[in-house]
Amino acid sequence: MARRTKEEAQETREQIIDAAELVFHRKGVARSSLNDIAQQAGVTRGAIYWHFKNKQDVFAAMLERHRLPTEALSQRAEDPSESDPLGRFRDLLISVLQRTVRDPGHRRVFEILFYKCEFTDQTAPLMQRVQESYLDGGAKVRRTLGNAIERGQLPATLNLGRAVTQLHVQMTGLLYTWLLLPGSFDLDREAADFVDSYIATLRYCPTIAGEGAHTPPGGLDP
Amino acid sequence: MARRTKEEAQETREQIIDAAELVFHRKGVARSSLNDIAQQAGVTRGAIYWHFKNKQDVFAAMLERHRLPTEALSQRAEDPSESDPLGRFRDLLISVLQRTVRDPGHRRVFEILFYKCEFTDQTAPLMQRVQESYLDGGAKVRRTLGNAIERGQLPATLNLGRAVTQLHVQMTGLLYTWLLLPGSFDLDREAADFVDSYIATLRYCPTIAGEGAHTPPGGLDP
DNA sequence: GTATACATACATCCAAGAACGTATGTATAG
DNA sequence: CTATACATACGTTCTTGGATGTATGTATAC
Repeated sequence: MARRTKEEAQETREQIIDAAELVFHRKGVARSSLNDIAQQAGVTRGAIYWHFKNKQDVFAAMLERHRLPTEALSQRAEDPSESDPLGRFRDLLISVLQRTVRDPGHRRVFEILFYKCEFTDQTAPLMQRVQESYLDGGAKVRRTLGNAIERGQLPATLNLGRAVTQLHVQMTGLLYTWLLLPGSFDLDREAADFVDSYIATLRYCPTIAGEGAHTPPGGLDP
Repeated sequence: MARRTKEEAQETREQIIDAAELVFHRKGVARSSLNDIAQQAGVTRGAIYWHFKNKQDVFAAMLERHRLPTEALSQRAEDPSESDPLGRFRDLLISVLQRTVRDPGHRRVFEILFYKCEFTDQTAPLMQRVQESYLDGGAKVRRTLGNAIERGQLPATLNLGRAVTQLHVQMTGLLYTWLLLPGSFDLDREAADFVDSYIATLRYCPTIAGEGAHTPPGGLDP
């Protein structure tokens, strides 16, 4: 085998990333050798070194390929002209959760990120990428919740910072917990309930919604 | 150097675990060699192989040393004769969060578990250990919440299974998120607020507290 | 009390394999 | 013809597990 067309070369690159995803998921990133990935992809290490600098570069490419479709989703919710921003937001959150359950590739990448890779000084740029992803997401969420307040869907006294933090907590916690023990609850079926529970917290929990706003009759403190 | 007393040997063992904790945290578990750990501990690899079977055994010992004090804490809350089980429970949760912020060793172990180790088929027993830890914790929480219902501190209609899941989600999410971006919020100061927010959810959120119980005047659905 | 016998607690040394990065070969697309 | 898209071959570096050496603690016999 030798030189192929540009399209075929691009295909090879994708195959390598596919293979890396499978091998990383099976053996963990550290214990996966480039030879393992090459074998899984049906090429030799030479091909990998042609397309990528090293294993970390393959890993980064895998994350990048996964990040783009996810970020595209979040664009819809933060449109200021959307008349039901909270509804769009709710749909988005539910779809992320259900997609993780239903799409094996999506799920694999999350499992790799949570359980099958190590972030160290060596992989600092990757850690930064994940952190930026969190911060970017936080900014988007902040805008979306701001729109929801404008439309009267959330109390004006909402503690935005805490609402964003609590969203990260809830989504990260849900995915981490379910991926650890997929049998402990039915995430696909209960996704909407968990999201609605979060939204209810934004409206009625005094430490997030703001003191005095919409407090239920019984009071909230012990 | 040669044979030392039993006490000194035990000290050496602890030093090795201390060293492993530091090295694992600095380089990640996979990239840490037994030589790295030995150097950090001021011994040779021979000493490590005397006390432990291999690197994974060191890792397991590190987790074990960390698990015991944490489990001891949770015993207090689930005593049926406790008159304020929910209060004890609240104290426990807050202390776990604040301990993670304040105790560097505690924090290091969590950071290693979340970000600096890989769970694979190879390390299946460790993964199982973590899973069992979750399940055991869930059972304890279930008993504690049951006591709180007995005492009228939580609604009798409480969906216990979801309450336990939501607790795992909340605590795991909080620790994971804060350890990823310690600057994004002040966990030490806000720990009580987050815990109270969770408890409020148990009381007033219809998808967890049970339909119809304590629903605030505005209703909860969009 | 002390000599003996053995277990303990390491240090040192060695052989083997794995994985990496690079250098080089090669056939084909452009 | 030349750059491309790989395959192949090679040398080097780490790490591991175990084998071996050794000096001391400790229990027992006398």
